[in-house]
Amino acid sequence: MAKSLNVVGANTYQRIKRDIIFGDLAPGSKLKLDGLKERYAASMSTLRETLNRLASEGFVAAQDQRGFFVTDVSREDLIEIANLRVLLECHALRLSVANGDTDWEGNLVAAHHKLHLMEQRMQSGDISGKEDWKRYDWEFHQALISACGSKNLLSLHAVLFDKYLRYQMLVLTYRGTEAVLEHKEMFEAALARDQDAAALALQVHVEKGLEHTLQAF
Amino acid sequence: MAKSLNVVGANTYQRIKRDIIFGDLAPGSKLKLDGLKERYAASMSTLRETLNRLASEGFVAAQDQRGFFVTDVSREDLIEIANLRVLLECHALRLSVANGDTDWEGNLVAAHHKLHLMEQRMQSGDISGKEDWKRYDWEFHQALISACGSKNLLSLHAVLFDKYLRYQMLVLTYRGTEAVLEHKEMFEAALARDQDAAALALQVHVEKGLEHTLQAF
DNA sequence: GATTGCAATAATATCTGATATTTTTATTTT
DNA sequence: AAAATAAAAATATCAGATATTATTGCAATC
Repeated sequence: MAKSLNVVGANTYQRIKRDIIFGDLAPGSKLKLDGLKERYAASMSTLRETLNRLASEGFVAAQDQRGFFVTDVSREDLIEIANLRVLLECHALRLSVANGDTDWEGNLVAAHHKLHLMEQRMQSGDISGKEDWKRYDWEFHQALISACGSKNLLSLHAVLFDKYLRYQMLVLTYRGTEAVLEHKEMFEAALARDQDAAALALQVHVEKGLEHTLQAF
Repeated sequence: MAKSLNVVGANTYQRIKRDIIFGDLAPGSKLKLDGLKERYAASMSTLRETLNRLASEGFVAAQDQRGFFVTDVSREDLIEIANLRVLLECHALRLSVANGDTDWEGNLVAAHHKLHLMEQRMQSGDISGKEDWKRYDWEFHQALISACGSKNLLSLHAVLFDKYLRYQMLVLTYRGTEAVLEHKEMFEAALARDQDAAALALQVHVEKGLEHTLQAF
């Protein structure tokens, strides 16, 4: 997981990653050290550390003597990411539903509530808060699986989620009503401790999202 | 995946990772920059890049202003790793068995053959070649799932495999005959294109290995 | 006009060394 | 022995240097 690590390093890490996910750094584009140095006000050493980290996570690709590039996107990659997300997140969800305690429930209720509020705002066409929406969506999905009991699983999932998110941000269209209902379904199934229903709802949710994103790609 | 990237960097990356996996750098031990500088004959910059990468993969832990440590081991972590490996590798195996072509089969036969030769040598108590055995074991498992069609899946699996391997190397006892049979079972089920049987054999293989390793832990 | 060859330029990978800040260790005081 | 403080070590970050490798631009050739 992203540690705070050190002030400058952690900061540039988060900012570059954010810029990749939100498309401010376009897929495939070259990451020139000098350019980044200016843009993020960090030294070359710090930048290279950051880029190595992002390369290891797959947001950046390092080429043998040619520096760093924003990882490219493709339909195949998107499909792989979505499938892996289904595999890991459904698995985690089942475990979480089976093990979650009262705190987990409380946290989940809160997360869903906040997401729901945001969704209502988005439905009225106001796409300005996409960054906030992203955060609430993430927190909701995170809340769902947080009781799975495997740190390793959660950390793998976090990376996948962000990769998937990048594709969503790329096409920049909001799926609206459907997604809202799907979230509600997952939420209710989880609270009812119905593993199968919850996992199924999640699978449908991701797969519908995949279709939608593929279409706009 | 491990790119060749650049000469010095890629080299130190591989050597440090190897030393962690094979226990030459003990779990929890401090990774002092000065020490590493001598040991791996690389500059601080290069080392920090390497350590950041390894931290991102989870072989190293970075603490806020206190440097880097070899990631600690624990029973819980081992169990998590094994479970994730089952989840990912079984999934990949099914896909691979479904999609594998003639080349895949050929490669698999070769990999199994080489592994089997090595296993016979190991069974006579000769543990000296553990590094080679490790490689053949890796190549066999890799060959099994190589036709799964998902680069993302393969690359996640590779990291998990190495983490699991570290625990095996830590306890340093070879499971012998049983594992040989399990490998054979997987191999034959895969060739027979029996997804269920192959996945089951793999699951048993990993879970037996987990028990064995836990016992010796 | 397109292609090859080569020089000029730019960029990368790596190293050394410096500084401010923070940890750790050692020493002294209570 | 515990707390406070001083000294030493280590980290995070930066700037700048060098060798090597890519890229670009232009001339020579076909």
